[in-house]
Amino acid sequence: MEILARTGAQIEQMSIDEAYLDFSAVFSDAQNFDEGILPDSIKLARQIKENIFRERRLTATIGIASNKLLAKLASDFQKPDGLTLIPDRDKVLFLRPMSVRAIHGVGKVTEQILNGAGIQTAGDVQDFSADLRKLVGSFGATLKRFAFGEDDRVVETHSETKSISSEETFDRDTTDKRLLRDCLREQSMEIANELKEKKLGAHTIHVKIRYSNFETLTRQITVEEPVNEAEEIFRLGCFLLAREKLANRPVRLLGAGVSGFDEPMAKQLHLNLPSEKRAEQNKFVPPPPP
DNA sequence: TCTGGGGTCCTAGGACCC
DNA sequence: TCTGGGGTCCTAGGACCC
Repeated sequence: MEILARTGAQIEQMSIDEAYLDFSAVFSDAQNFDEGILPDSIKLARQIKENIFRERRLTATIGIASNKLLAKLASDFQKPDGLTLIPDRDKVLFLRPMSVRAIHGVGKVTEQILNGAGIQTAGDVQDFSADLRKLVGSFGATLKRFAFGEDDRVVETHSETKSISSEETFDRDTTDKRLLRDCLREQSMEIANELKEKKLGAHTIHVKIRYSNFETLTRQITVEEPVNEAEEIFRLGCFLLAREKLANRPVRLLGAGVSGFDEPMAKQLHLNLPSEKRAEQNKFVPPPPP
């Protein structure tokens, strides 16, 4: 990521080892993608791969195209140590033979649905004249555009956190209340630390339970006042588990999480309230620790 | 494949309000 | 007293991505 940052591109980091780079500002004088940007991007991509290898002894795979969807497909095309580009004029043909599963947003379930309607490839989606929404709901319009290589998703350089969570799968299913409590306490601390790091408070707390048959349940509660203390998250988590006796069967996985973060402005207002008033505002009275 | 962990987004029902 | 329509919020589950 450090090496990528030196390119001056707009960067959206997708995971620990993957990112989208937007060079349109770097190549702002270029007229169109195929003639203007593509040739220079190839030089740049080679340079990046060289730098990564020289400085970290790691190979990298790069896909170059005019949008995220195509760049990702290009990068999947040849791994490891690949460099693939998709000229804009070739995108429709490039996509035609690809399995629908390769299209961003099509997973196992959607693939089955599409296959059931006789749609196997992106080309089949291109040619499908009936209403895709009957098959995949609101994803229909996007799926159609993706199949033609059209994608207007922008490279987001900073996206705000929407949720924070922690979960753990046990070595063996457990009914040990002590173990579960300790686990939840630890997760609450991790979450609280991250909340404080990011200067956030959360209105919604959830717990997640998975049983030995993989059945997975979530329970959540929304509170008036944002929380960021481990003790509070732990207490609400215990409350949710106890309320519906979720831990009365052997548990394989336990998780906790928070969401519904406060707007920075609203948070300041809350913090500035006198403490008695704050207590009054809190409709939900947390139960005592178990 | 007998299934880890951290996320985002969508859907659908119900409560509640006007 | 019953009922229409629209909107928001909360909850739960699930598909999908990396």
